[in-house]
Amino acid sequence: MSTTTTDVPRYDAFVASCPSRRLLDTVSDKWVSLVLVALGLGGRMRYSELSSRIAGVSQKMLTQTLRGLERDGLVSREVTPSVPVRVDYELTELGASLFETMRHLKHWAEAHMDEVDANRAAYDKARA
Amino acid sequence: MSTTTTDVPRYDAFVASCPSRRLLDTVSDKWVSLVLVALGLGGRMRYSELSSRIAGVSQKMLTQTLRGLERDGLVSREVTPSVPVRVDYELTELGASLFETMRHLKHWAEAHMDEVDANRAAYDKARA
DNA sequence: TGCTCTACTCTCTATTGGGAAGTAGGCACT
DNA sequence: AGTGCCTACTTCCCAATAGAGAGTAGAGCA
Repeated sequence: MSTTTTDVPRYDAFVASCPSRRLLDTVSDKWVSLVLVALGLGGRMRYSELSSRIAGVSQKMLTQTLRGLERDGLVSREVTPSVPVRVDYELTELGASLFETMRHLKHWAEAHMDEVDANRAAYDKARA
Repeated sequence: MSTTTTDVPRYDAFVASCPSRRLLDTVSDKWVSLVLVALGLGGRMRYSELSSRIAGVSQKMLTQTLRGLERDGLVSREVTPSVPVRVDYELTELGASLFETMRHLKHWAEAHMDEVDANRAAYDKARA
């Protein structure tokens, strides 16, 4: 008996209707990667700490991103009913499993910025 | 003399005004990752091959994505003036340097789809 | 009474995504 | 000569989304 491809219902993001396509979409987001990297590097963090670490993020986008990540089980949210309220966020194990990839992505952008800039300049100059 | 932090002008995507923030944004895109993975796995490819490999992508988005990647120097574009025209795309060295990360990202989405689905169901059920 | 704090939540506008239809340019068939 | 067909785009339009900024809640403190 041969192990055919029908054994396991596999996900494939190349297929339009595959749920993993949508997951790839939600995960391919600037704010998602920044939040995951921030939490991965800094550990447990308050909302306000994240807000200042990820400069320029609006409160709306930060909240929205955190909600999504919490729903997907990538981060955990813990409320301490002090006054004023204190809310801490932390990567779950699932979130941690994506951390390295996201760190690579962020690092790649920082490491190849100059090269990309040069390429853009050359491209634009060529068809100016 | 100590090596102070002023030695090299570093990029940091956590800083809002840093160019690498915008690069991270353009690279954090569903279509970008799918194109990079497709080209990384399949090597040199025609427009139409990419189009069918990445099911569901509109011609507009595919062209737009490829243009951006070409401008940034991640893919090369070669036109063969046959009839009808033939256009081939291929990863550059720079593009190849991002391939592994993107493959991880796509693979992560496919591998953890079930877990994420379960988390979502639990989350939604908890506050239904 | 009203000011402060954190962590949201709402409102409004600019940008984007995607479908569908149109374009270019040349061979091939009638 | 004209019509059709091929690939690889390009343009138009509309609905959906992103994002900034202002507003809210609730409790302690002056």
